[in-house]
Amino acid sequence: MSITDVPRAVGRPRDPKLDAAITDATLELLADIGYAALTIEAVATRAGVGKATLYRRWPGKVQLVVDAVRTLSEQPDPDTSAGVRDELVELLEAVRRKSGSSLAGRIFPRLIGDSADNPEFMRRYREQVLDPRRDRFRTALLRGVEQGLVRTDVDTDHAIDLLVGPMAYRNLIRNDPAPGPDLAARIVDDVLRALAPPTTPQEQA
Amino acid sequence: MSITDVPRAVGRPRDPKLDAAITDATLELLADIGYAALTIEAVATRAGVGKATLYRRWPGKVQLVVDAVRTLSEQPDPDTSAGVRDELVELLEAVRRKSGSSLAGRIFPRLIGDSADNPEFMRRYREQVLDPRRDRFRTALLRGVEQGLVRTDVDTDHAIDLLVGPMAYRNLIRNDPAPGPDLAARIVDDVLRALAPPTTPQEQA
DNA sequence: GCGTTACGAGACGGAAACGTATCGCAAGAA
DNA sequence: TTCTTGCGATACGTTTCCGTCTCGTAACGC
Repeated sequence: MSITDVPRAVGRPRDPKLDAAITDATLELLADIGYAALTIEAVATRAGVGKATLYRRWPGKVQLVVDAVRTLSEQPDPDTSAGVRDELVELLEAVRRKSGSSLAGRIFPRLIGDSADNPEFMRRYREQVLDPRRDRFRTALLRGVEQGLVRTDVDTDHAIDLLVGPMAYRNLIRNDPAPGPDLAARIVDDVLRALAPPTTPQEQA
Repeated sequence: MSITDVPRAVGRPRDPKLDAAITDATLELLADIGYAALTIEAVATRAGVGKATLYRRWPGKVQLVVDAVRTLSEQPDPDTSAGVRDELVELLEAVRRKSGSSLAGRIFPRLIGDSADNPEFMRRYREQVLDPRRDRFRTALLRGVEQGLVRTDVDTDHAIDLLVGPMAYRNLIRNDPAPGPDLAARIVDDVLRALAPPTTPQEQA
């Protein structure tokens, strides 16, 4: 990140800790006030650095935010589930839980609007946060195929959209009543019913 | 809208057309550059009015945008469908079609991020655009219940989320590959399979 | 016609952030 | 030790928008 990767041969070396301090301050401000209201001066103040230090490493606001969003990878929740169905519920419940609380979850809605002007922001977010999460869903779904719970010709990308879409819709758009923790289970059971193998008799009345 | 509702007794009356011109300019700028970048001066210029005219009617940017978003009601597409399944497909396809093209569709993603600071914007949008659309889905789903296509104890709000959620997710978040027109049909068929009455044998292998 | 308000245009001072530059000191390499 | 660059702080001129005000003209009630 930034230009500290190539240290100068002479002179005082740049303090690597400042990179992290600036990036953290950027992400916090991004979550609190959004990209448009974020100013370089505010980032420098919150990070406890001078403006020159910041401009020495990043050419401007866009690149700073792009780099900051790139660091937004969250480690996954531990696997506590036994069955495929419960694992999917737990994964989807984690989506709900993180949406309002975690740093990435608070930045996310901001990026949706900003991506019209700076597609790079959302692309980074997808790579660092959404895609890893999707992979975990995909793995669980494929295990469901092995166990005969899910039809063999399932389109996993489509199936993930069926699961995550309604949850994201509730969180982002219809955020009036906070969805209860049973919402994840309802969605998973509905989607599994839709994706069940055709010959198998239905589970879940 | 604005304060033109109560006309003054004396003096030159306000031009009602200017209300609409200002509101339209606000919505266009909202779609093009978003709320944060929107300035009163730009609205006045695009509307072809002086700043004083605008300040005479609205006290500030927030109220102007709130009022403008309130006017965002789109007339629904005509009903061309015969069956419930096709009607749901058509409704969902309309969601996709309008998401990037219509004025409201372009404003929508911006409001998601702004709603953290100004919940009023999203509330207006919900009332004027989303809720009427949901009602059309609800009517179709209830007809599906009558026809035995959908289980009788269906939670229509939840069912609508299952339909609209994945489509919105594709449009707003995973907007990399533009979803084809068959996406609506796939989602509807999946959800109808999930919501089918328990005793009825499955349709759609 | 007179009084009053609306209108477009733009001037006005103030505020905020821009990106650059300078200052005095710190931390390494030669 | 000397040279070079990093660092926090802050001053600088510039730009943009704010909200108010003023000007000359226009539209309405009386």
